[in-house]
Amino acid sequence: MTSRIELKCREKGLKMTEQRRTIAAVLSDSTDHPDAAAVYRRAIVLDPRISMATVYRTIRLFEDCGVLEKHDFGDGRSRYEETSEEHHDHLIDISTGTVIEFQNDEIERIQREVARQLGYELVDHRLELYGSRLPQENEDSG
Amino acid sequence: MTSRIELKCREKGLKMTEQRRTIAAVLSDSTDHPDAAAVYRRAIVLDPRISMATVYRTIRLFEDCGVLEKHDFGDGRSRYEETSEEHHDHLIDISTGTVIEFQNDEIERIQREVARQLGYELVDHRLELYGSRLPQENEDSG
DNA sequence: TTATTTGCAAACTCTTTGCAAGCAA
DNA sequence: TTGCTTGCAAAGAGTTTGCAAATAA
Repeated sequence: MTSRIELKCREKGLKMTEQRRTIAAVLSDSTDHPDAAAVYRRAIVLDPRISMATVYRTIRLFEDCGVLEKHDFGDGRSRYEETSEEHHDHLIDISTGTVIEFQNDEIERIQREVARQLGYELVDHRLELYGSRLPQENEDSG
Repeated sequence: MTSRIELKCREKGLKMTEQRRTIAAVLSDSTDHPDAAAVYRRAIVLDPRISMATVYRTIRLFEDCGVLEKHDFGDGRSRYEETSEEHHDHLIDISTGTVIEFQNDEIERIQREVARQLGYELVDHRLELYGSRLPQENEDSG
């Protein structure tokens, strides 16, 4: 019953309360990119004692110690996902809001290059593609 | 005394009040990416009658008719810039907040390609690079 | 004239915080 | 035990909105 995120937190020496364990579990089990309200909704199912304030405080804590990443897909609230080994960017389906993750080394490379040409070292970036589903074709499914 | 944005608005048949003309002028003259509060501050210098509510309503109006673009650089408030012919992306200096605009056709191309491979038509995208200034070198200045 | 637009203040959404009570180590 | 964490409710930031007065066309 120890979630992936809980393990990472323990490794970092964080004090683990029941609330934190629950929120860690919710986030470890999420395959989407929930906002704070969604995390709260999922958490109170497991433990009704949890408050919204604790969700926000815990999310911030997890973010600060690097086990959680914050994203902003432009709808006014922040969304979160467990930090993964592999960097990836996001494609958002504009009609359903579905978020698809992808990787592209070439884009990463050109970004660094562009930054350097402008006299900067690339520290971070944010790439989001917004798209609408194409009619079915012979594409790699997945 | 007719700003670029005012002209575009007239072409689109918008009713032009003094407040709208003033806000249009402020935005046409801005070379940075002001948030609503900054637009308000600059506007009341030209016409103290303008209210924050009108700034927000006008910004929204301009956005809806396509003469203004909204950006979110992750600091909690929206920033705006006049819509330009040429698409560009942004590099944000993480120590000063300075925003540098750039274009890169290769990135644009790969983005469309990535989207298509995932079964989507690219409708929009958002690319922001966050960087820190490199020590001076022999770079193209500008 | 008349449908739109404005200023004001109140409301709203998302997020943060002060404080006393509760709990992990 | 004791300092960190929690729940609650109130406060904050940024943005939107209802309403009566003002105004562009």
